Amino acid sequence: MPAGKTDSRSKRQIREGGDLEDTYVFFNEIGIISQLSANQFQRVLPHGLNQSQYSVLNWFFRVDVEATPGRLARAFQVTKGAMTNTLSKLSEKGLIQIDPDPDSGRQKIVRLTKAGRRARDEAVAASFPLLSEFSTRFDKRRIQAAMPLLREVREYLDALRETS
Amino acid sequence: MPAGKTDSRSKRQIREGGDLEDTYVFFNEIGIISQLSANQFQRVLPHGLNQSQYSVLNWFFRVDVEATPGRLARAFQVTKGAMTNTLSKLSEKGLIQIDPDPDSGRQKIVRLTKAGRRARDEAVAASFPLLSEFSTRFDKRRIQAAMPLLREVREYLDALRETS
DNA sequence: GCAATATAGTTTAATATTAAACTGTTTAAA
DNA sequence: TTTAAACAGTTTAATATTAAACTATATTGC
Repeated sequence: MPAGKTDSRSKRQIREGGDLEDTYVFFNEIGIISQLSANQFQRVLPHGLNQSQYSVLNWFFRVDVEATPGRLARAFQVTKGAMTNTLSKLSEKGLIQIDPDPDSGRQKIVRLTKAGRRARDEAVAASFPLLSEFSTRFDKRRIQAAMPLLREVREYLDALRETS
Repeated sequence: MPAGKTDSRSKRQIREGGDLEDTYVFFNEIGIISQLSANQFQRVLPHGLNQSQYSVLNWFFRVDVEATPGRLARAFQVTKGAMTNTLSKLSEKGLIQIDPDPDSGRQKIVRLTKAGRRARDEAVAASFPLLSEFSTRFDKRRIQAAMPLLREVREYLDALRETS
C-alpha cells in the first residue's frame, strides 16, 4: 500500500524529514504509480492471467526459450514456492510445459506451448491501447529522460538487497 | 511481480513494442523499484509493522488527527475489508483507538494512541539511515527533477482509474 | 411515516505471496 | 565409497489483499 495522497499538512511531514523529504516523496510516488499501473495492466490481460503469469510468458520472448523454475524464481526475485505456484497455474491453463530434465533428476525444464505463445501475443495486443494512449499523453523524450535515474535507482536497490 | 531484468534479447521485445517500448520499460523499472524499496523499508520497521500499518500511522501526522475507516480506505485506495484488517492489527498492537462515532451509528472514529505516535516516530527514525544513505548517493536535484513527471503520471493513472 | 435505497463496516472465500520445513538428487570430502 | 553438505523443487502455515455477501444504520421519495 502506498502512503496515500499528500495534502494540506504534508509540509509538516516534510519539515520533520529534513533533507530527506525528496527521497521520501520520490519513493512514495513510485509506489503509487506501481500500484495503479499494475492494476490497469491486470485488467486487460486475457486468459485470466495475472501479472506474474504474464511476466513469465513474456520472459520466454525476452530472454530464453527454456528455463528451470529456479532460474525464473531468481529472475523475478520471488521465492521458489511462489514460482512453483505461478508455474502450476500456467501449466493448468496449458500455456507452458514442464518436463523433467534428462540431465538432472532434481531440475525441471519449463517451456512455452503454442498456446502460451499465442496468449503472450494476445496479452501484448491487449495492453497496446493502454500503452499507446499513455504515449500520446507523455512525450517519449520525457520518459526517456527519466530512465537513467530510474535505472540507477533500481541498480542501487538491487545491490543493497544482495548485500544485506 | 515486476517483469524481470532485461538482458541480451531485450531488443527483440523492444522491436515488437514499436514506439511503445519506452513506456513498457518505464513502468517495468518503476515496478521493480517499488518492490525493492518497499522491501528495504519493511525490514527496518519496528513493532512488527508492515507498510500498510505504517502508512496509516503516518497518515495521522500528514493529514488529520482522526478519521473513519472508510476515509482511510479511500485515501490508500484499498478495499474496506483490507482497511478493517489493517486497523484491527494496529488496534491489537495498541497503536490506534477505534471508537464509535457519537453522531453516526454506522461510522467509527479512529485515532492514534500515545503508543501509536511513538511507534510512528520510531519508524521514521528507523528509516532515517536508509533514506540518508540514499540521498548521499543520489543528488537531491536529480530526484527533484524527476518529480514533475512522476506526479503527472500518477495523476494520469489516478484519473484513469476513476473513469474506468 | 414508511418503504426503498444508499452507506459504513465486517465477514467470508479465494488468491498470491513469504518463510521455513520437507523430499529427493547431486556434489564434495574424508 | 560412504557420508555430509548443498541444491532444486514442493508443501505448509501464515499474512495481506480483493470481491462479494452480509449486517446495521441513515437518507430519500412518496
